[in-house]
Amino acid sequence: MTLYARFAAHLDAILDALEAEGQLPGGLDRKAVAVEPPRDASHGDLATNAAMVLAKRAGTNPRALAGLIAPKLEALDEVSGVEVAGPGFINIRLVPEIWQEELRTILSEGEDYGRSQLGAGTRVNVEYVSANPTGPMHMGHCRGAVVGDALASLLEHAGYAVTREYYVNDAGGQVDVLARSAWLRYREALGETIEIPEGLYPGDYLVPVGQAFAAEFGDRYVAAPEEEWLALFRTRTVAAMLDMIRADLALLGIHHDVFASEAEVQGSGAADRVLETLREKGLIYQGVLEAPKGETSEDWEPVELTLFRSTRFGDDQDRPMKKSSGSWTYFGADAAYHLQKADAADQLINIWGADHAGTVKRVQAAVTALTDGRVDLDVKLVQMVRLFRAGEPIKMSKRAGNFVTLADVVREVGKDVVRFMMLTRRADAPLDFDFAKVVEASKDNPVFYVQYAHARVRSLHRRAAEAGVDLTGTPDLSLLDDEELALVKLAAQFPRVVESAAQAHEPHRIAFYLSDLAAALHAQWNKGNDDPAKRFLLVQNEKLTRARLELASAIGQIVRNGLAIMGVAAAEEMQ
RNA sequence: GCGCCCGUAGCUCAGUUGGAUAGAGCACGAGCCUUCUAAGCUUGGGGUCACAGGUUCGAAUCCUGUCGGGCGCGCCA
Repeated sequence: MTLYARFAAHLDAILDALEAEGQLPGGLDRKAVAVEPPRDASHGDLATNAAMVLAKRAGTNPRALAGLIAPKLEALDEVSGVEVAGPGFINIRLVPEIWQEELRTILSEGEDYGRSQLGAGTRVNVEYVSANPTGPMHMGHCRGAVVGDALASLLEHAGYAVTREYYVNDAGGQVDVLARSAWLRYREALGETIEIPEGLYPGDYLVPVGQAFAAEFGDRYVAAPEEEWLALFRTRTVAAMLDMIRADLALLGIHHDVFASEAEVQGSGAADRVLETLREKGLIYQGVLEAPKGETSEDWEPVELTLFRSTRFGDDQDRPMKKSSGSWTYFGADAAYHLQKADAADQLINIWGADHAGTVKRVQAAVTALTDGRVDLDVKLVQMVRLFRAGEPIKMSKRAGNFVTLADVVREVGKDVVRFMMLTRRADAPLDFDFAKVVEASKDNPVFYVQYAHARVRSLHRRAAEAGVDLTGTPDLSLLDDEELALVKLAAQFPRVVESAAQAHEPHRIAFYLSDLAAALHAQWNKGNDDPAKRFLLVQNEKLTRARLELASAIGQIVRNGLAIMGVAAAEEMQ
């Protein structure tokens, strides 16, 4: 039980007592009552809004009600002071022993500190990356990959049962294009001089695929009509691309539990069943959509399509499930795919590029319709990464094939830097990534600053060992002063940060929190420059050193736990 | 034309799901630091939270409208 939960319980008991005494009417809704650390540390350790929330319904005013609650809080052993402030906040100060105890808890729970049962085993499916299997991963995919993976890990820490999933778009026209591109490389491998026409994939990552085909098939398909080789080449090439993508993802430490195939969804009859289910619910009809507004396209012709009434669920227009050719639209298969996921989960989360924002509502509509509202789908939209090299933007052109691959970036700056940087902005805000800045050893670089904090703790312990500090016996944490306990208070917020980040589906909050914590540690450390008595390592005062080593260990532990959620390894020392 | 996302310090961005005097880093100003514990430290100025209404004890946060930016807008994926 966290400190905050414990005080929420204390407060609940106090409110019960006030009811019993007849000072407060019974049955008040306490849902909005919160016990939280105040923003401003000068307001104390904990604050509650109880008096403000309940006053009106209790027929009194906030400050009067606060005056009833405060003395009962003050009577608690753990509380050193209570004051009513502002419009009716009740600020609580805790005795130092509480924070000494919390420090011990951090150290004893170790890597489990910050884990929570918030999710209570709720099954969450996080679908992320899902890049088309037509080439290597590039930086455009990278951010979604990291955000999705960190979110999955965050949810696990918060007690959810998480499935990491990748949807393979192996059914559309572009995988045919891929197969044709590979076929050209196959002919090339057999000695032909080829030219890659506009519209096919020019990347030389298909060269080895063509060579493998040449080795396996000889010249069997060189002169054969497309029907004879297309399906074969498609399957094989997609498999090769997926191997490549998996290898790229592994460079970032990302491993999915499930790779779901769009072609399989279509071939299994799942899409047909979904269509029938929706039809039974009266959500399918044959109809003609209106021409798009705004830009007039000349080739638009009214065509009757099989439409899903997504407008019933807030979409702007109904959406086609099937093409006029009779094959499934991407959405048609996607609806079936989402039902497949929903069958094994209580919540769905998709990580998508922001350019897919327009398709969110139709898929949410399908999930709501197909699960009768049982399953919630949250779509996190991830904005672009703008690449720079020492301030100069790097231009990428997909058509020319000169995009920056994920593997290149990881090779240059390392997995940990990439992962951390991808989480230094809210997902839906654009992010600048400068190759020079992200490896800079300075305070301006959050990766460095956080890693440095951890390395500093490690270094401190190495120095302490070298100095022969006696580490036996129980450290006396009562030697820590208010400044030092302030560090513990910040560290103690970690479990709350994990829970709120998990609930908001926002892993970047961990990165921001760690930056704050690192800054606080560095600030405390720097005090030792002006005042040697404040240094962590004081050979002439072993007892105090011992207590401070415990403090440093605890901060290091929190940094490590936070980085673990982000999938970043903590540095033992800086190079 | 419509929908979604966004608009917070000169710049880049946070803001604990509606809390108190809106924060951090850069940049700018002023001191300190010639090594004590590894990449400097301390401190100051800087704001109509795009704008206008509304909801309530209380709004950067929720609702409505306006302005501005990004993305998208029949069968692509």
